Amino acid sequence: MGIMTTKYEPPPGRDWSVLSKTCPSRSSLARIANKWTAMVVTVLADGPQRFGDLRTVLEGISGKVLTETLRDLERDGMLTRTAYAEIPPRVEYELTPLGRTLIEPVSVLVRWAEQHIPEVLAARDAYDDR
Amino acid sequence: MGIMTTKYEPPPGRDWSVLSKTCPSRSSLARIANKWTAMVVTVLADGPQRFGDLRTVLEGISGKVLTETLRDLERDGMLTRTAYAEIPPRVEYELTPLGRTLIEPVSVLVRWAEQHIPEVLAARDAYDDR
DNA sequence: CTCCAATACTTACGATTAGTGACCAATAAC
DNA sequence: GTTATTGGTCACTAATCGTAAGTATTGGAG
Repeated sequence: MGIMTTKYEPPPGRDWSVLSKTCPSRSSLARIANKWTAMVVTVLADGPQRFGDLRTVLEGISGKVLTETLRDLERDGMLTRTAYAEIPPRVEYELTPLGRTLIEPVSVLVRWAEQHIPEVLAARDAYDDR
Repeated sequence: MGIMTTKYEPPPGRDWSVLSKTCPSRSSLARIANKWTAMVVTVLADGPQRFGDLRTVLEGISGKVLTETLRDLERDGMLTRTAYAEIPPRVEYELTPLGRTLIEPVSVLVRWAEQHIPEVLAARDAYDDR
């Protein structure tokens, strides 16, 4: 356990809520409500992937940002990192059971973004023309 | 219409996907996969709210960031801003029909964050202790 | 032996964004 | 005149994002 063990209980009288500044779910929300996280989970939903493959399929992500995203997701227990002692190195990332429970929430969000392109772009045009 | 009217069609042979660097859904995903956006949508799901009330209930958000978040959501057609010519001023924000379609995706994400607090915190402790 | 390729990172740096605290405008109540 | 109220803006600092270059390892080409 860490030096300071965190209590998992809400303040008396009410449940935890992301609206509460001190609720641990806030940092979780910040982690999962993130475009790269959503994209990584989307790709890993199909099975384990190597670092380089992730980088290729997540068009536009840099190595540094991908590394950081994966590390944070690993820390929060959403994926595992497996390094094989080969040359050149091979590292595989795979969703944990906890990470797999994220597939549905994330896919709902991604589907929304993909399905509402026309409305959003039209709204933007209208706003910018005022 | 804007000076440059955007085409809403995917490249030939494949559908739009958030994984594509040039897909418009990417900017939408970046907008909605955001903690403040998720929290604003959560609160406005219950009906229109004034700026100050939003600021109070979204514990910890600064005025500047709330203004920016609301402006961006307004631009993307997800909410409306109504200013009443009173002293002191009163401004109300309300989800549009498009914005209301976001309630479900966002609430799924928020629920995930609130329900998986113990697993995430335990994973973090374990990771930090290695 | 030297040079290069391959992979998964690091590191240094500049750019972008988030967040803070002070200030403003208008008026009604005191 | 002074104060309180509300929804901002502005200037500034801190944090984060993203880019380009470098590192380590070793098998293979020449």
